[in-house]
Amino acid sequence: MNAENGGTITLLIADDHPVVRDGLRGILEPADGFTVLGEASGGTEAVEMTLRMDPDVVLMDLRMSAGSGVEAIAELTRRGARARVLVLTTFDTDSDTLPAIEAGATGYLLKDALRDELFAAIRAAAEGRTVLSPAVASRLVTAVRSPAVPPVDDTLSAREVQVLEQVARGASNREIARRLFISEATVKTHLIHIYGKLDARDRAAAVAVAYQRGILG
Amino acid sequence: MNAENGGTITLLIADDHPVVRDGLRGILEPADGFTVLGEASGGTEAVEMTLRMDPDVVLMDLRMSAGSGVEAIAELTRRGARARVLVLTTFDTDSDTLPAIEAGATGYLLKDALRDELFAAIRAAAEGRTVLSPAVASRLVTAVRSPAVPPVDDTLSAREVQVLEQVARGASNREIARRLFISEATVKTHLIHIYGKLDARDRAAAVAVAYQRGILG
DNA sequence: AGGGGGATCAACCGATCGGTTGATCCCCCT
DNA sequence: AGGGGGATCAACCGATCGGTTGATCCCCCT
Repeated sequence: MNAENGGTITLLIADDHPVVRDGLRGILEPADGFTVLGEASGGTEAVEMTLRMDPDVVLMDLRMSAGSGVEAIAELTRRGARARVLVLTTFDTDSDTLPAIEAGATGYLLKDALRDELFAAIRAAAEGRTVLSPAVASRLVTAVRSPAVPPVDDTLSAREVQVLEQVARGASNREIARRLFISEATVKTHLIHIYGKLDARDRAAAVAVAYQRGILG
Repeated sequence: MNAENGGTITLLIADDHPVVRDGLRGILEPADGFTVLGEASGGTEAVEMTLRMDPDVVLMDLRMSAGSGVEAIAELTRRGARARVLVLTTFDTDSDTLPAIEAGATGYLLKDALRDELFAAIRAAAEGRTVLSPAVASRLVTAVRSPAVPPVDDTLSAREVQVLEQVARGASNREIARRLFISEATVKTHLIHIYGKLDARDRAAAVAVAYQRGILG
């Protein structure tokens, strides 16, 4: 963290809005312990400047016209840049929150953060500590608790419905295979998918759920 | 069949209606080969006279006031009487048809039978051959084809419904046993009864039928 | 007093099921 | 060009199921 350079933390500001860049520089330059090495107006430029100037921390906006923030972060990670990236955005509901963190961002802060919060976050990021705004933190926890959260598709495919119809008639897997001109292995595969989609433990429960949902009957 | 007694068939007429008795006697006496030994007006009397007079054939009405025809037939069978019993009734839908045959009647004829049909039936009965009116014959066949025909009770017992509810939830036999505080053997017994009543081959089919009949859901 | 039905239980056994692993092929979207 | 989803298949295996036989107990009706 370049602590040997007078104990100051070197920074790069990456944001495509001049007003924001100026605002950040205006806040950081007068403060003790921060040195702004430069400003980038796009992702691509941010990568180039970071590699060249080697700042301790990059303050990165995610929505930029010339190269997205997430791609820039990923590129820096890939290149093994020493700089920590602290994401600074307007929205905490941004769909890029998780991708940014996955790409390698050390922290994620909202632009409406208080001055002292910003200072603390930059120092934390410089030390490699993760800093997240409360809203982002809770979203992260939720995302981790229900991994991937692919909004599980409940809908049975046409083939699965055909299999289930046979099951409701009391057909064995072998009979279903014969009637649908497929192998028993395939029938079993369909059934396991059906159990998963209907949250059923066996064919009897699957038939019950199917009737309750109007899939059968 | 007393063939040695001049080749004639000896008869006893048992009917509580004098008019019927006279009518039968009037038909049979003039005919060749028949000898009416006597007339009885009730079941009890018919048994007593048959045992005493030993006719070849007894023409028996089923509905008599003094001792029913079916009981008289059963009594004669029990006593090992040589006489064949030819039932002669008004109704071919009589609920006593089958009981009469089961009791030992050799033939069953309607009173509106033609004269020649009656003669043929008596001769057949005298030889021990079964003679049935067409309607009675078809009823017999039906009865034999669907033995006992106990109008199968489709209704699931309360316990069976409880078991089926568990099945619909995906419970295994073991789980059902635990939840209902019975053994797995009992669960299986209930299930087999359920399959029979619902005409289902397995638990899945049973659940389907139950939903269609409104037993579940 | 006997018969039928419901509920209960045991023991046995072949058949089927549910789950797992690993794979191929095709289609569609990005 | 790669990824995801649907459909297809094989092989393996422990668990469960369905069926059979035989039995007991209780209640209700005749």
